[in-house]
Amino acid sequence: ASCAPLQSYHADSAVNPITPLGEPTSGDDGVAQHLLEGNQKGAFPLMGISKNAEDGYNWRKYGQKHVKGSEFPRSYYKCTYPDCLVKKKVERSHDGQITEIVYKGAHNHHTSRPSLLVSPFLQNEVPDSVDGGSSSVKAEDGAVWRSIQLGCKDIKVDADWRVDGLERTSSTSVVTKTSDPLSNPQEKTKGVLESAGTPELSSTLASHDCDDEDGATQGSICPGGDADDEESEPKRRSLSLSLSLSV
DNA sequence: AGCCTTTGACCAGCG
DNA sequence: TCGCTGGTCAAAGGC
Repeated sequence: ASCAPLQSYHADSAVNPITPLGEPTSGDDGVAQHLLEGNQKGAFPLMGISKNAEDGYNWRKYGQKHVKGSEFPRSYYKCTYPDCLVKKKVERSHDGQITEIVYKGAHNHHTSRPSLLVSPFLQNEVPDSVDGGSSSVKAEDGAVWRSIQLGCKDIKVDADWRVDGLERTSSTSVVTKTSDPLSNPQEKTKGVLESAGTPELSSTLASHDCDDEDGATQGSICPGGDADDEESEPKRRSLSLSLSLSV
């Protein structure tokens, strides 16, 4: 596993819709579920992502920028929960499809209800693999990327657990993939997930997050392909189930 | 009335 | 030191 710099995984050309906003806010639904719904409904309002395409937390948008190198504007969100400093960056295509979600920080609270998806913070369930799907890990500065392909969907989780810094930065990228990913030039260049990890961080994580401490407060994403494979079965199964259900 | 989104401006880091 | 870029702030407006 090599430590590759964090690459922004863009699925800009993604065709599958992900953010359904058909639902009332309160975003409690997991991303996967939303993705699915989005696919099914085909409706993606340009707004509401902060509340729907999330992991059960409430977010408030505090900024938007069109970053260079990215075709789509990047939105910045903060967790609205008191004293919770978690932030996340969301990149969306013009169609309202989420091309990338990056979380920063760790929630110090729980979601209003169990999340169906991969919440890098409280929900540690990050499946290593899903039935019929594939996964990969990518790390940078301790960041771990996981790619979970659910049929046409690709959900990535990037966890950058900075234990030493008392801060954990996790990123979850939810990416939709077209039936023919290769048709997207950018996916060819950016959509490359590779297993990588920071040794020291990996070990740290392995002894912390992956240990199911409380299981409820920290994301449990072990960097490194090995750690990845060693992910507790229950967790994987749990998420897999959740994802399956979502589907 | 309260919360959220929008959007331009401002600030800090980096080459 | 300057310019660029990413991230954040804050006012205004909408729901």
